[in-house]
Amino acid sequence: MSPENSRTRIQRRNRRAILEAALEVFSQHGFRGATLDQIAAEAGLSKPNLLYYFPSKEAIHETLLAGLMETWLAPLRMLDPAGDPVEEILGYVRRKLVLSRDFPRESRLFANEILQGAPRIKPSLEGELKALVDEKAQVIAGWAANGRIADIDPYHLIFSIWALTQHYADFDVQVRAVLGTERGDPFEGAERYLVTMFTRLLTP
Amino acid sequence: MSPENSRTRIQRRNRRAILEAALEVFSQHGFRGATLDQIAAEAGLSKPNLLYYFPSKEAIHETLLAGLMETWLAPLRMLDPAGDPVEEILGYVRRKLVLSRDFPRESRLFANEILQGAPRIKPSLEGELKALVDEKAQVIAGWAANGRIADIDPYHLIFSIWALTQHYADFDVQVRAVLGTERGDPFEGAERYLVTMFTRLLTP
DNA sequence: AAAACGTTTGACCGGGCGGTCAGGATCACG
DNA sequence: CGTGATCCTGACCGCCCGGTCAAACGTTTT
Repeated sequence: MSPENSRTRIQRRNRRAILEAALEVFSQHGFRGATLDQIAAEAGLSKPNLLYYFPSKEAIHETLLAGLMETWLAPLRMLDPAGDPVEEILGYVRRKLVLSRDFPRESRLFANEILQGAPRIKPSLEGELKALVDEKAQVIAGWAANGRIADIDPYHLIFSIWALTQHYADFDVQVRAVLGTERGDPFEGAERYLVTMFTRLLTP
Repeated sequence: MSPENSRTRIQRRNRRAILEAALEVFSQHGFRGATLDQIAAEAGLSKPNLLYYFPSKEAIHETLLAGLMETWLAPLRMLDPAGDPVEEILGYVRRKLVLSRDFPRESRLFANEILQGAPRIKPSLEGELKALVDEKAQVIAGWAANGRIADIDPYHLIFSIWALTQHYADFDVQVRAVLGTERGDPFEGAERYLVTMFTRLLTP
């Protein structure tokens, strides 16, 4: 019996509402800047009721981060060593950009955690994340060595994909302020630009 | 008589210490997550003494942001329409990367403000920043139209320079966690990578 | 219907928050 | 040295923070 099944309807509904509200607040103000009252108000619950579902502020934050890490790694996991090198990397770029467009709050939550020195997920970064990046970096290095893509540092290539895609979620306000209202959806322009950029960079 | 001259030695020393300490604390925890006690302790002053030099927490934060905006825009201002296009853009990339390496706390302070929706500097973004980017984007668009650089969206080109350089300051912890301790200084690798990337992207 | 269980709340707690204030210490300068 | 301006501090304020608890309210089960 999964923990999801062992909960009543009400529990599922309220836990969802709390995590949704907490995501909104934590992603905007960071852990210390967020307050339980704010989260409770956003979720439409009283503060004591909120603490009936989660034992502490920490616990809510940890639950959010834990769920996030997998979503975060998934697009890189899908990079297929057997696929066409340029298309595989472009696919990864597109998947990350879609994540930024559809889950900007999750991206900002993650950014906040890293900005604060990653006190709660440093082990994950040095463990899971590093392992996965090491693995995929070797795949990319192999492609470069075989001349199937241009010669490039695979680690910084991956960093640049993170930086470029997350920028459109984390710095959304700035991007929109600079582009103004007319110049169309930032994400459409971003996709065209990124495909062009990485194609020129990688094509041997 | 400038305000700098109208202050005593002690005032200059203590205001410096406060702003330095506040930069440390605000850049790590954001505005709401930072506390005056923390800043006072970091600066080696008592809290009431801190409030003798600045009227409020807000005022300290505003002073930091105001000083920051100019430093931030300067590297783009220096982009010379009369220079060699590729070299001009590479120079801009290098200047921004140096800023990330030498002033990571300033970069994180800025990132925190944007993440929170830029409540205090939105006017600056829509005014000064937008104006400067519009101006330089036209310069770059001109270069592209004349075939002196490859055809590219100038706005997203500028965004990509911001994203890539700031990433190494803002996400420093993550970059170092992935690279491990041996693989050398991230910033040296970053410079080589970015020069290669933008050269391939821009050379017609 | 009533026992049993799950859910919600108002009142409350100690502590830390941003900020104030009266007065004491220290300094620059005649 | 004196004295006025500048600098600094301990004690304090009202408020909001994360969290607790007993009691009341709903719902489900028997």
